[in-house]
Amino acid sequence: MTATPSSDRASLFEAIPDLADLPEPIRKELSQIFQIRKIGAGQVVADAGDPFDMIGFVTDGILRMQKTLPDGRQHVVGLLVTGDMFGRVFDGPMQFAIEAATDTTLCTFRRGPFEALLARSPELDRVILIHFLSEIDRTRDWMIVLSNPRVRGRLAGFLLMLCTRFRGVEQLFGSMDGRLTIRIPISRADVAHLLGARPESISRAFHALADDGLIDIIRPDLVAVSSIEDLAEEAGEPELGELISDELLTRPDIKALI
Amino acid sequence: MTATPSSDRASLFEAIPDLADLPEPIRKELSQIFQIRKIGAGQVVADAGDPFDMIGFVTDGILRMQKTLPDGRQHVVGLLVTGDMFGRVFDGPMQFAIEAATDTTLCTFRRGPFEALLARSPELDRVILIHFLSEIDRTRDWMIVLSNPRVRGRLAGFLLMLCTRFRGVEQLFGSMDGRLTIRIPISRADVAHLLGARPESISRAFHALADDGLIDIIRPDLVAVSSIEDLAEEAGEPELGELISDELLTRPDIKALI
DNA sequence: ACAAGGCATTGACGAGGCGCAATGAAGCAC
DNA sequence: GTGCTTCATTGCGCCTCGTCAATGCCTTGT
Repeated sequence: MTATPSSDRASLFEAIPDLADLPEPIRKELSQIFQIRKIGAGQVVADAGDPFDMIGFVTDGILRMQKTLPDGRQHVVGLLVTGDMFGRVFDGPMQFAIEAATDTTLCTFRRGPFEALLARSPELDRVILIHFLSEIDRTRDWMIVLSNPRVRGRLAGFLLMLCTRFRGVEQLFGSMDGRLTIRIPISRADVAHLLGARPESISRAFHALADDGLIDIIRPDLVAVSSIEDLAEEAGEPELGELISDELLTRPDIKALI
Repeated sequence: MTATPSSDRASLFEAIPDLADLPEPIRKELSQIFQIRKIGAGQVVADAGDPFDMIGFVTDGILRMQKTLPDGRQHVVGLLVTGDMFGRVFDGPMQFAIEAATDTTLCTFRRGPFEALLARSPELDRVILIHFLSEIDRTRDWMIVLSNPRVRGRLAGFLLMLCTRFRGVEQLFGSMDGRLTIRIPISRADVAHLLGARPESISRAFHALADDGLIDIIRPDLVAVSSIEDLAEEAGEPELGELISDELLTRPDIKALI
């Protein structure tokens, strides 16, 4: 076990505020047993079915969670961004593969020491528990987006999810000419799989939203949102639009992407 | 706090095997603080946004988790059956409403005492943690079903979910003339919302599957599955069919419904 | 019994999305 | 640079599914 540079230690607690709130002794123990891993875009962190003896936190970058179908295609079931956790504590193997969508920095723990620490620290245990609860809610939010009967509506919901869920993640989110910009961290094909559609339909839906003035497609992976409210309307969640709009457009810390 | 009849106590541990595996002192403490609630079909157990000061386990019956959309429609995001847990520990309000789909028996704990017990018992804590992990995986499985581009495929996946997920729940599952029968615990409209389609499309998809000989529609809420493998094929998960088929058809304890 | 309401089903029609194929556009190896 | 690969986009035919409407069944209340 090599010594952990203090800069790396800081990055863990910066990236995961919940952990930063823990008492100092726990933080110290955590920082003694974690390791930093740098992952290049496209690299596989864990395969479905792996015993995968790790617990990981994302400190920078974006990863895909995906299921490999019998015919070899990959099916995205979610994204991991800064602050997210992955891996399994106590029980079985991974159900889904994890692959880096961008260059990524992970903070990993070996399962044994981490579980031992969990057992000693009710505070840490509680943080982890609450984390999983939020994860369940988020996944159900995905379900609601997916259950929109129209591709346009699902895409609008997807963009809104990126706004709310990935708010504050620089790589995904910024502003431009006073409008929000969203970075789409996965390919059209992956969006299509995620939203239950074909890449062609997704492409058409993007341009349909653009033609109607709801978004501007700056690059295939970068869109500017002209009207969050209209987007929310399109997604079938009109109340969400005002919420996001009110909260985000007043934030001073949103920086331009590009 | 009234004394808990021993029959009720037994039902809790019968319904939730994970809890039965706990050490006797914990089981005793649990049984001292829980209450049995009988809920009639259609009754609301909790509304979204409620503080809802309860943790609940389902000992009998089926409940819907649903989100109320601004226009008043209800959107089903999942089902709860015997053995399932609901409610939030430690943090915020309910994100989704819970409503009984059939007459239901719940076993509930007040949040305070339950959390206190959680804090005292790492074993219980671990059971709950693992429970949430499986819940996340199940919700992601729903996502995969929902991301099937065709209504027929989504419906096939839905039926398979009922087979795997609700295996062993008498009310949902049985056999008839040597074939599996599945009870569909929600209306066509609810299935439609859940699967991102219209009730008419769901109805047509049911009868399309029936015309192709994959299922028989005995009643609107009861179907017999002729070929699990074909159903899995239709759902795009051919490997799942053999798994279920092998495991279920050999079980002696599957009883006929109706 | 009768009416009334809810739900499943069926029909007809048209928009929307899939499938295939072709064309651009961008990155990478050499 | 050239060729190659990967990805996004566009066109077009066909099938699916959303939409509106009507029918029938079952349950409930009176």
